[in-house]
Amino acid sequence: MSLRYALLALLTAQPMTGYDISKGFSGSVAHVWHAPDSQIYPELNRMERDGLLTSEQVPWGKRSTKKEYHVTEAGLTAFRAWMDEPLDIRRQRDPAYLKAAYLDWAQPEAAREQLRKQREYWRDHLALLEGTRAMLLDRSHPTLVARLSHLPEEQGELAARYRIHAYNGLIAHAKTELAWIDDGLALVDELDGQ
Amino acid sequence: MSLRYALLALLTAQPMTGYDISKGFSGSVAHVWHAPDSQIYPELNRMERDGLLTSEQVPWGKRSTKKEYHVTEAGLTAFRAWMDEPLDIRRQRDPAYLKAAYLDWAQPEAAREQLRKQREYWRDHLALLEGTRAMLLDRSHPTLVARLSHLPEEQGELAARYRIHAYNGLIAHAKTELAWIDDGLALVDELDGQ
DNA sequence: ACTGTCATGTAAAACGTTACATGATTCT
DNA sequence: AGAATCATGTAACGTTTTACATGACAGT
Repeated sequence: MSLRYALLALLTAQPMTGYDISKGFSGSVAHVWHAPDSQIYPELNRMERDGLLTSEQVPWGKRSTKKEYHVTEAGLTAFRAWMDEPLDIRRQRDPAYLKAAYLDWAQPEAAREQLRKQREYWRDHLALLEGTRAMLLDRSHPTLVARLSHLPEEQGELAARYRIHAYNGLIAHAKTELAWIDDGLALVDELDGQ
Repeated sequence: MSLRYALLALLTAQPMTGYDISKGFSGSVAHVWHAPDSQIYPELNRMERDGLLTSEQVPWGKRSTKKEYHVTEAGLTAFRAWMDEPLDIRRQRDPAYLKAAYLDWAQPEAAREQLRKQREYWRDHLALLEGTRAMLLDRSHPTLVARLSHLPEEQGELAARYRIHAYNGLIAHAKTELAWIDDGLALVDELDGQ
């Protein structure tokens, strides 16, 4: 059910089409809540059916149109209610830790290969996160800019500070993962050398 | 599909019943891969059907029996194959980060309350993880003991070292979360004071 | 004319959560 | 006798992934 609120969060910055969302997603909410197109479009339809969004047909090219979604009052209310609701904490379920715990069952070379892949993924991801945080810090991040344009100074400042805080957490997490993966690689080398 | 491998991992230590697993789970694999009973029993049945496990009826009390699952050769092969397979990295999808990013939409007191709850959860969780790591370090952890009893010295050492490594990662992760949550609480106080 | 990107989905399968259901055994 | 724990699931529902499907528009 969080996808719904991720979409609501994004649409409070500005009206968007499903396509805008599924692209713009990459640069912002996707870091926090990834979803493929095939989940986004149907969910937008359900949200409209439930009265959280309205859609407006906007001309696209000469003959065609696209559907731009706007958050309704009911949508805002639902979002605020969700934000005030206690968070349901989900248990850890990460195959990386599961595998790491049983690395004695893998071929050392396969183990190294996997750890290197993970390291690469987290490095790239970290770079993305740091890039996004930089844009938030200098207030050049597109979604934030859209939001600031229709918010009073002080409200905008709040929004920016909390977005940055979230990225601080994501970045700290990525760095912790990277350090742990490096430890894993060193451990494989140590234990394989015997 | 990882639940299957989590169960396989656990059953390589010793034969167990579904109940043993769903309890013993708490003290070991569950930290890495949580699952409720209602998912464990059917999966064990499917794994038996697929030839990864065999089950033995063991007497329980005077009239009753229970089903003890043993890993087959095919099960070991499947587990090793999975361990050598490249890991499919899953994208972040944590409602805590999503909420943190939009904390300007929550009532400050609701925000504080949620952060306190999260802090409590992670503190408890961290204590559990550190307790488990301590048992791994002094080789008193029950599942590890069972495993060491049928493994040559050197193999057992490998197993212990990798289990500990996994817990190091989980503990580092929990500490990072806690530090970030504290930052969040400080931030709410700062921004609410205006 | 062709390629890339904009635009919007459906369908099926896999995975996971929550609630319900039941009975035997062991301990006090 | 009653409570706690051992033991094993089913059913319904919701979420997520993966694969497939289609067509219009814009730039070269």
